[in-house]
Amino acid sequence: MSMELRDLRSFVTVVRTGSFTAAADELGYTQSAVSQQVAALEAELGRRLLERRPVRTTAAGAHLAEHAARILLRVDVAKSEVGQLAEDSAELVLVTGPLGAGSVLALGLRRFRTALPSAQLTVRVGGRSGAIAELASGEADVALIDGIGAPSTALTTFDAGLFVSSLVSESALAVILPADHPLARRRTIDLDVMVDAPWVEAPELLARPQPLGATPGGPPPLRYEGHDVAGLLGLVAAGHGAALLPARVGAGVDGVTAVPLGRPQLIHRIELLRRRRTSRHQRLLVDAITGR
Amino acid sequence: MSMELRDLRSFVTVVRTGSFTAAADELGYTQSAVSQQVAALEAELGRRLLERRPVRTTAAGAHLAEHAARILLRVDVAKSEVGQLAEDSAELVLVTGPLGAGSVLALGLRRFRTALPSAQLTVRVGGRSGAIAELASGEADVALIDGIGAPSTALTTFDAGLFVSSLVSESALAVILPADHPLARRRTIDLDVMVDAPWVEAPELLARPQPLGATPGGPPPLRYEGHDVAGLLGLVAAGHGAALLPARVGAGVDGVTAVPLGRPQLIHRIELLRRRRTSRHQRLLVDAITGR
DNA sequence: GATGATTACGGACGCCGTAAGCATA
DNA sequence: TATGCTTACGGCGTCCGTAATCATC
Repeated sequence: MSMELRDLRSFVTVVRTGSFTAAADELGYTQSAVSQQVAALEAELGRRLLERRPVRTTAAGAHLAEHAARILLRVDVAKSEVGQLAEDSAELVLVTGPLGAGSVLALGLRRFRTALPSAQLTVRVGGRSGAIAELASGEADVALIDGIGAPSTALTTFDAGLFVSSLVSESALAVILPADHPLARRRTIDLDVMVDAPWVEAPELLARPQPLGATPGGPPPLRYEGHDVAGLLGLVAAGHGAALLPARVGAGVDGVTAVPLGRPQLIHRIELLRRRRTSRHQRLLVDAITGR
Repeated sequence: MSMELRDLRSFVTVVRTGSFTAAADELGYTQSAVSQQVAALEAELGRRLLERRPVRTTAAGAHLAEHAARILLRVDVAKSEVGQLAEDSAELVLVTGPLGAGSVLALGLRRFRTALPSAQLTVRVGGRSGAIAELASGEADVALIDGIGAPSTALTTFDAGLFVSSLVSESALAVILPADHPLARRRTIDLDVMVDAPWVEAPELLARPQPLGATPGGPPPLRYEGHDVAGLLGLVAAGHGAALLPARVGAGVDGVTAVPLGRPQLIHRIELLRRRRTSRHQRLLVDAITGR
């Protein structure tokens, strides 16, 4: 009758997938089992956590989901940390989002491979949330995560002591427009002039910064769920809306123009995340990528 | 066969109490059950977590205990937060350590009682770790915690988003000596001149700062487990060793002298801790104590 | 009406208690 | 030798799956 991790795991999976059935499939349960687990949570807390059909969190459920996600993340870290204690494997895995895999990484990797040619390194490119989960569970040794933020401000504050992050790079952002867009000739563009303009969202590529909140009233932005920059740039060129990306990835591409962002002063930031307890090989990799 | 909170709770209790039997009593299990729970953890992780007779953590166990304690703390916070959502009780509980209950608190409480005479306020004085647990579980609304640290540096970094802390006061520290001690006439005392001198530890009263590490070789310091300042001062007056306390509590007491601390520059800091989600009454109490 | 969550019910497994075993102070 | 952790074993409770029910798109 007490709250257990099993129930929390099912609950957050339901919240994430938006479906009892999908959560059950993912976790290897039946729909019925997940339903009972969520019901048990609701019974214990004395509050409804989810609205059904469609499945959405209540206020209480949203708070619980937030806590539960952090709890489960730490459980994964604890497991992998205890499991890998005193190991120092030379097989390293680095996970990164699509935008982390650029020149910065290449330089760091060259340094690492020169310093430790015997180590076997795998670079895996995936989504952002998956990268953090892999880092937590020990499937990956380090993760490059990126996002938009104010200069010199860390991207995310994780639970104290869960991960250590180091700055890899901060680079300028640009508003990506069709080449024939009326604003394409500007030297810089402030976000507020774009407030009513259509955007193309690409959450798998780069999380939308807070200032670009959902535009109430206007048409919902187009969602692009691909992991590649080229596809997004194609949509921009075709006139489906503007995009906000690091200036370098939009420069010199046919059909689009990258206009440097004016105000607010936001930058694209790449951070290297690692677990608190690290092996010698892991530290060497981190040092190589961050440049000592 | 999967890791569950029940096992983690038993494990951390064993670690804290140093005994399977004590943990079982505290949790309402039999010794046998706790033994099986810990064994299950060890089996799943594939590592020995505890040495027995005497009970001590292995390296892996120490790491797990650290993670587990944070996990369980967040579980308590999640429960109480979800349970108290949208409630705005006028019955407030403030927990504080012995050193937080002084003049600073009195002033803030007067402000609060003037502003909200109808609210029922309880001030509970207890130990430091207990205060945090009560805050997490919702038994307390706010907690005053104190400790020794560098000026303008927060005392403890909790998991992101678990608690919010506000500075209540920073005050000078003094080395408390018997009145007839050779150093009692000094204007200030640096800690390094005391390195070989005997100390009286009072962990329930004030955690020992890092610079006062265990003096290897020398006699172990006397441990005073009382919660009152007077008892500690009595021991100091009787010549059992020196103590480090806020200057004001040692001033003007018979038999002892409070000599201001020179180097390193450390201060006594009091912070007000509250959960992330707070009710209106809770916020009013926080505002009153911190002085808006 | 189909998809999908809930409820009913039965079986199997897991968890904990009792009791015996064993190691260490 | 006594205290305290571990292991053996059995019963009870819990948890999940099957299947029927209910609700919503």
